[in-house]
Amino acid sequence: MSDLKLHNTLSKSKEGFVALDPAHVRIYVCGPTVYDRAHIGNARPVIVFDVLVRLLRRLYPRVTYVRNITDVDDKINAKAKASGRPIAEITAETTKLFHEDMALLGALPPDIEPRATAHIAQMIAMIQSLIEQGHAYEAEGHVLFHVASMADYGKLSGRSRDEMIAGARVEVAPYKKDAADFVLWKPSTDDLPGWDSPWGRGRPGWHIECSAMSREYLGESFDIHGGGQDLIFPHHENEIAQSECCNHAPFARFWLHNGFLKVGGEKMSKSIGNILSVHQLLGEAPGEAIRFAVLSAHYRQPLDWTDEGLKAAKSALDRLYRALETAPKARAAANVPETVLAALMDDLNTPLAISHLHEVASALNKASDQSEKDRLAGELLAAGALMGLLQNDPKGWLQGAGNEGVSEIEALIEQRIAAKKAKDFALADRIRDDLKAKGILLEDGPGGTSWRKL
RNA sequence: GGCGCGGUGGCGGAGUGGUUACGCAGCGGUCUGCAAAACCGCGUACGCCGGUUCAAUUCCGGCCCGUGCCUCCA
Repeated sequence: MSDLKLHNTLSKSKEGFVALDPAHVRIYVCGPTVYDRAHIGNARPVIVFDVLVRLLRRLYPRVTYVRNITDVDDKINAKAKASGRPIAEITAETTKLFHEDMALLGALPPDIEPRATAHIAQMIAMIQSLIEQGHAYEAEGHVLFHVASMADYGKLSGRSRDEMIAGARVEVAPYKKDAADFVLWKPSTDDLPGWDSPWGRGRPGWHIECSAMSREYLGESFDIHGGGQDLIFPHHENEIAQSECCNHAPFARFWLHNGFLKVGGEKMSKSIGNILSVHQLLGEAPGEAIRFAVLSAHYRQPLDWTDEGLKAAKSALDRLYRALETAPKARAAANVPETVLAALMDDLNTPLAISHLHEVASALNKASDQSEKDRLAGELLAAGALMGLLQNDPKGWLQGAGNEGVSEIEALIEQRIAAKKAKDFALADRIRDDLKAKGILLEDGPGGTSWRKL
């Protein structure tokens, strides 16, 4: 029944999605390395794949969504050294903050969130198997994957081994048999985190954790693997190499990659100093507005993050919530509007889906019959739920979360109504202007005067 | 150098071989004491040059511009 189409990086084209097991769809998404607070670029895949998982759950009876936490990494080690804080403290705190930030963006937690450090044994087992099968070798305490041992290496990124070597910018470590070989395991000094292994005390390379943990929770073959575009090479390419050479089974069937996020036309980077943390943005706009802004562009397109874009997202949500406010008793319909569903089924076309949200809102605004309004609001709520939007109380959204000053505002509205009755429009307008200066906008409707925050 | 992505009206941003995207901003109108909101109407965009075609923003080729990746960055 599913007409879901997804762009598969493996084929570089949109394909009809066919579940390996229609009774149980399995998806893995690369999660954060927990050494610093999440920035808006980290949030993009979380939001995008959250929508995908919500959609899959509507289409299939069972979905298992795995997103890992990388808690062993040289950036974490560097952070610990620089700050003097224990690694475990840094990773635990960063993980907690990540959860908080993502929850505020309306992203549901994954079903399973494995931590790399809790799966070292599985990684070691996989590395051993690769050595036994002739795909990996030990050299000076390192274990390296031998790229030449895999006939179809490079199928995801579309690079030949020779091209990679020709383009490499880093010096090749002397213990590598081949410049393209990559690390599965590396030795740790006493001051670095390490685990006992057949090759001495050490820690895993970057790619092996995803191979080991996806196999543990989703099996050797699963449906979808997602992440940021920059992970295509080397990370995902190497995951494929490790998993397929170890398991002799196709790894992920579909590879989905979200585009990059830019800030003011430039790449976000520490050197430019334009990293925008989610936490910081949450101080400027509600999480739902940030989510809406992210979904305003197609996930594979580059997204240029600007203040104007964030404001536009907030305005668009205001409009949708205003429409919902006219049908306060409406409840989410059982079915999502066909237009919205079709847009999402077409490779997660969220901008198109949002345009259909606006169309439903327009119809809602135009409807004169309350039961028709309720019906349309129900559709809007159902569509919003599928995208993780519009689940707030409309009145609460429009008037702001806090309740401070509400009684004062209401008293002034009463005064103004009395002034209007007495035809004292000068006073009525002054009250309205004073409130507007404080960011409170009054609107006279057929049902009386209402207010909202600007 | 290799591989890839993008250039759509004032802005954001979909999409299509010939017919309205959508939202914001703007203009005119309805409503209103006046506003706001809502509704109605308006603006005739697809980087450049060729080619294919009855017809191209949409397909093909070239060019220009921007941008991403090329061993640990979502």
